[in-house]
Amino acid sequence: MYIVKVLVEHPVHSLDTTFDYLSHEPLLKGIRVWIRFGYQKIIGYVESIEETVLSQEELEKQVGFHYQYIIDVIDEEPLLNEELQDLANQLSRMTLSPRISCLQAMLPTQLKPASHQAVGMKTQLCVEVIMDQSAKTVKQQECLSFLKKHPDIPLKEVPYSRALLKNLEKQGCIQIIEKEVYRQPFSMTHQAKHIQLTVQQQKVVDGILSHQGRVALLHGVTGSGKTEVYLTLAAHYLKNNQAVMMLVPEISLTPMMVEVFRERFGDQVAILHSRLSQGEKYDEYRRIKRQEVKIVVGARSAVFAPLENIGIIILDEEHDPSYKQESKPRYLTSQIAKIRAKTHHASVVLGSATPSLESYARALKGIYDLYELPDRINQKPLPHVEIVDMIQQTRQHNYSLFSIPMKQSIQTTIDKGEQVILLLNKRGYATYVQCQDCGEVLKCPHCDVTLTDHRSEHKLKCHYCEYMIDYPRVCPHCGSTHFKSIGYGTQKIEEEIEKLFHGAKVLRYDVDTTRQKNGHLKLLEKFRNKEANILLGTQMIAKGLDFEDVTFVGVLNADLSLNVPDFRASERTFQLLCQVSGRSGRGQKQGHVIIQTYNPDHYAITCAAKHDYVSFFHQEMKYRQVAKYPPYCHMVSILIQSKQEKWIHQVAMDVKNYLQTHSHQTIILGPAKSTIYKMQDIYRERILVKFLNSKDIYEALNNINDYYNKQQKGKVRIVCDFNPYSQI
DNA sequence: AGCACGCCGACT
DNA sequence: GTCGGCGTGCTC
Repeated sequence: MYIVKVLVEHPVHSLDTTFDYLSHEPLLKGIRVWIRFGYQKIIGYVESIEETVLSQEELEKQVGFHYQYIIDVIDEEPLLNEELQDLANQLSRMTLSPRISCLQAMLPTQLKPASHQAVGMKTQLCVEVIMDQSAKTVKQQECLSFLKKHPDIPLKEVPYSRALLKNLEKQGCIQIIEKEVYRQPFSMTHQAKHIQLTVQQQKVVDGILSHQGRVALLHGVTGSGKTEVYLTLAAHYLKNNQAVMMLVPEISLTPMMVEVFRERFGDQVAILHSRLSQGEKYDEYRRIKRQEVKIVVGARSAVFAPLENIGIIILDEEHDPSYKQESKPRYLTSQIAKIRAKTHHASVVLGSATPSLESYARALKGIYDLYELPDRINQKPLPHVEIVDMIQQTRQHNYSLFSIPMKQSIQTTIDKGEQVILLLNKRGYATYVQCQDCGEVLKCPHCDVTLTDHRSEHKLKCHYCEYMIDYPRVCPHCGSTHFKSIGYGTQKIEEEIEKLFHGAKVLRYDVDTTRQKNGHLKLLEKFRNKEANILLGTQMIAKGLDFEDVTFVGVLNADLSLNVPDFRASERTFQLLCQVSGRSGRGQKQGHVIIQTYNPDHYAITCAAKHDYVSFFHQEMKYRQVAKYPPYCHMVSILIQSKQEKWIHQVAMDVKNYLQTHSHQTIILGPAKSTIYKMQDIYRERILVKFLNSKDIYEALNNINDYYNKQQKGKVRIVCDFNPYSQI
């Protein structure tokens, strides 16, 4: 008899303990099992197992409750190896998340303990030659020799008729069998091109290779050839029979890196990212697990890929906020990468043209090794960036969203037959609807936000919950019919541009137009084929796009990301402007950029215009030091949530007092109402803690978590977020 | 989380 | 009198 300790599939704090079940057979730690849990049949995850000589009755007498037996075993072998099981526990402690939610974050959907519908293997009929003498006719002989040259060819790819093959099968020459195949998410064109590195690139590669086990920060301007460095490093470790992990921000937006790795390493590469179908992900995961591939290219969660003997972990665009997971477990990918690198004695490479302040500061302190690639690879100059002061424009009575220089540049670029990228620096396409008679703004009844105009569907939607209404005919407040949509969204600007410019064809690139599978790729393909000369989009267009004929980039409103209440606002703005500037002048022609702003003297904007990372870094560091923000301290955000408004503030104060008396050398800000105080009918207050030493703050938060989330369930919930990136 | 049990308001 | 609201408690 065995006692099996099982984690149940519900990722909530109140169930973050093991439950004991009985089994007649020994089980392996780390497999999934079907169990009875209360009145439900659910999946559990075996955390440990111990043998006992006692009978069920004797056991029950000891513990005082009734045991259930494991209903069924799901997996033959553990889903995660020893290393990743340990990592799951560590992740749970680091982020104060239930252990089961950590396991779920690490596994592909089909293998998650909570997954009820399992996508299976895909099979295909294949032809196999078993005996090759007795073919009767010439045609049959010919077919057989073809099949011998192509072992295990899929049935539908054989260039001979079904009848012929049937005959051969009857004679016992061949066998048509069902074989497992992997879904092929990308086409494969494997050609190992030889890369000639520049002297600078070679220096970087040599440096990184001679400091195995270190963290390297690779600071290289756009077009300095970071990708070639990655490829060379990957090839080196591959030759040593070591695995390579290549992480990218949002793979769907940066298909280039995938293509490049596929091209160079063919089917030795597995791709992991959110846009793959469930089946595709499952296949890729199993290829990795079976050690059939040595390279993984993927987004955030690929950091948990079950690779063994990892030699190097590379994070491209290291500063990108998508490396932070914004749901539990709220982890930062670079942190996980460093933990894994330590157990594998692997190196970590953090690459970026605009490194995060934290990373660059560590590099200057000598915690990381710093490598610089300051020059563009073909000596192409960086685009010329012009700042346009929008206050001057209003003084000249130009109230349009387009300044005079912006208008001129767009028109001349179009006239030359070249292409334009326009960035509307705005989250989504937010516009709100206001009554022109009484000023009433339509809001969501469940959240503290205005409703957004979705003109194409004639609906108003809330972006934080499911709430949606038809576009109202009369104002609910005064009965007037004079509604107006306020604010510029990409939809509205699209209309305006086509009116304003001769021969302008606009492609709108935002969440709305790229929703379907590969929607973004189709759109970009259209732009590449010159079906339009202006690409208009939100931040999505800042990343990785590479169009030869784009010679002009316009930023319509640089300030929007500057004026958000977030200590990273300047950093974000700087990164965004640098990134989007890099989209212009990628081909032979010189690039040109115009940034429209109401803050023409702000260092985030002036430094971006001069492509001067180091100056930006030093100025921003001064601000961070004075205001005591990272990298001068660590931060944790504590969100207190409840449906009952009356309780929330008292609880928030209690939490603050507890933290104050149980931690040292901390600065505690708040509690204050969260930016969006009510969201989905839940009220939210926030406490921010700045700290230098994490030990007592972890302990205190752990106690708070135990008390509020595990025991006082239902009334108040507390969410902790270490290294917070967004504070909504 | 999910489900049952239990204790109070508006209905055939 | 009963149907069903959601508050509370429990799951090995």
